Amino acid sequence: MPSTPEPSDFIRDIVAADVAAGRHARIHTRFPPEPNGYLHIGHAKSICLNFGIARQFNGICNLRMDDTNPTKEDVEYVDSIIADVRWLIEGWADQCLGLKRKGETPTASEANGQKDYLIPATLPPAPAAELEPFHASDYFEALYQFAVQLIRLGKAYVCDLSPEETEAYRGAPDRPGRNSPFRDRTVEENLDLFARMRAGEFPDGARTLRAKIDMASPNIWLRDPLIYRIRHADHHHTGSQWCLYPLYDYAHCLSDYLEGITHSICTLEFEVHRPLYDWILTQLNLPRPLPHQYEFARLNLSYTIMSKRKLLALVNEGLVSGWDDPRMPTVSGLRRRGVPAKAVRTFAQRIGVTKYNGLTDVAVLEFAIREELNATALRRLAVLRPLKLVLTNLAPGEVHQFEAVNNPEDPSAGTRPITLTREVFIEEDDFQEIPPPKYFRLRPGGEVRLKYACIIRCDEVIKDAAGQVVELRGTADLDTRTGGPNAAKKVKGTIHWVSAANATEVEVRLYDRLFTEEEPEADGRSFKSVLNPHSLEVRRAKVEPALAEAALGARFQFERLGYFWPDPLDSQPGKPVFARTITLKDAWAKAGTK
RNA sequence: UGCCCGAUAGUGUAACGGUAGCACAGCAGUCUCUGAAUCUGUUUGUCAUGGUUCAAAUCCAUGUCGGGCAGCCA
Repeated sequence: MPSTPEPSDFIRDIVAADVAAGRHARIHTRFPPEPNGYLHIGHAKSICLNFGIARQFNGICNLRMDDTNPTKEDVEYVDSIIADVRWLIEGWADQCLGLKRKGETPTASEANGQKDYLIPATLPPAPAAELEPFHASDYFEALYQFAVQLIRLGKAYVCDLSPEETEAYRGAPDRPGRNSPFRDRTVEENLDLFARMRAGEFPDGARTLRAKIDMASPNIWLRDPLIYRIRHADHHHTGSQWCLYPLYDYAHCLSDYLEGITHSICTLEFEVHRPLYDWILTQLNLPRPLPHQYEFARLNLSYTIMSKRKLLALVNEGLVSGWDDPRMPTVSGLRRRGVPAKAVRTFAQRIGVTKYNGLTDVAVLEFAIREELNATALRRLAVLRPLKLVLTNLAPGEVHQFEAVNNPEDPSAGTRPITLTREVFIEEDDFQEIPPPKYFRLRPGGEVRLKYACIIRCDEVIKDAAGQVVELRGTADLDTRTGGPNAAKKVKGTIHWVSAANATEVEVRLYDRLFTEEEPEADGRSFKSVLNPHSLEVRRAKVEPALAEAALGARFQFERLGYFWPDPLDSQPGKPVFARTITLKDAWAKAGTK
């Protein structure tokens, strides 16, 4: 059923083997972002992996807010995450998106004769208004009950060590830790203290709940890790209900269990946490099959940074216009720039999934974007840096109409009429008074074809007092028009143009990469020291009249320049602002660089 | 330097003991009313050293290099 061949990777191999062995009734993955920032292209890789697996194996992928830290999270982020995920999977994996009924929390049930908690996923076409993503914070009560159970089992204890003392007792990677003096409290005392922690009797940091494992373990995460801390803070989803919040390691594995997740896929830095993930689930003697964690390498992309904290800094310091600035590697930034979701998915598929921590060339992403847009974008003529050309053999008011192809890659896109008049604008770059070798474009006395129209010759160059070329005079050879007697005449160059008589002037925003270095943070430098000063150039461009009415969402190729679309926020009806999604590949410019 | 993970063309990945392939990038050419796209060709690779085997990118050992782990972050 999948329209594109599904890629294979070591995680898919595991899933496929599990399916073949009949280990699960249904494959269930999850995408669990913390709502403390916007999603970026690295998250997109994870989304494509998790939803891709669900899609491929006929399963479900839950969208879950991993919201166990009230002081860093916000609904603004929850909303942006939902929008970004929907955009990315739309028309591809919507049918796999696992959500839950609003307000629903895990229900106590029975499994294999034991008490159990479970929260099932609800799939479309359930009414969207009644659904919301899963939230780890919806499990706080269940999680609390599991913790009580751990205490009863003698596997967790309340510790009164201060943060500093806790750190000191933990030891170091090459030095074992020491047992907390509170490690051997009785079950009764632990139960009492834990209940009072929940009741708000103690200030932040006064006490924690810790798993009782092994302070001498070579794995730091097994040295009696903290599983609950006191935080007298309101939570964006649970309000003031709690002053006791679980930590990631404890909440995550159990959240996976509660949702019936089969494959819990995360990034490499959690590899050393896996023994803890397994430990917690194992201790609880749970009645249903346990989820398993698998790790893959997060995405590193050249010419960009991926850390949420640093992206936040770009936003807060006004170095970009916001999280959705088209230069940002965020999903919302890519979307606003006009990058099709499908191109992002293609990119994710091509880069693969491994445990090798590499640096992916942004050219792979750029190629996927051009590939998609080349096939779909409508061709239009636009001149970014206008130079006036007067065709002296045409009378003022004389109009010639031509037919322009909308998309040579897609005949069904049809054609449109364009008009040639005495005065046209051509691109400054397309004329050189003293051309370099192999220059195909216009030169004094030279000829060039105006795309879709006819061949013209440059007869005269007009300069201002400063010696700048301000205008060209030339003649049009209408016999060379398409279908004309000399249509077959060859010239080396074909350039784009617009008629001065009916061109519209619009704002265009030319985006380039945000950083000048492949690895902005190489050898300890600050990414702020290598910001590209030319990452945004705003211009007034002359465009063919059809572009003035460009609909939001429409994609265009401005011929010989790049792919553009109307900025979804700043465009007004009849007054579009065009954002350049990406340039066309430019072999000529590249040759000039060498 | 304790534990964990990794290493295949420039980059990212495939090959699951049996011909090292793909994509991007690069280069050369073709085509072109977009110096785009297309099409063709092409440069470049198994971290090192041993071992097992008829046969090793693949299995084993050692080493080298890289990454991760000492938040009451996730």
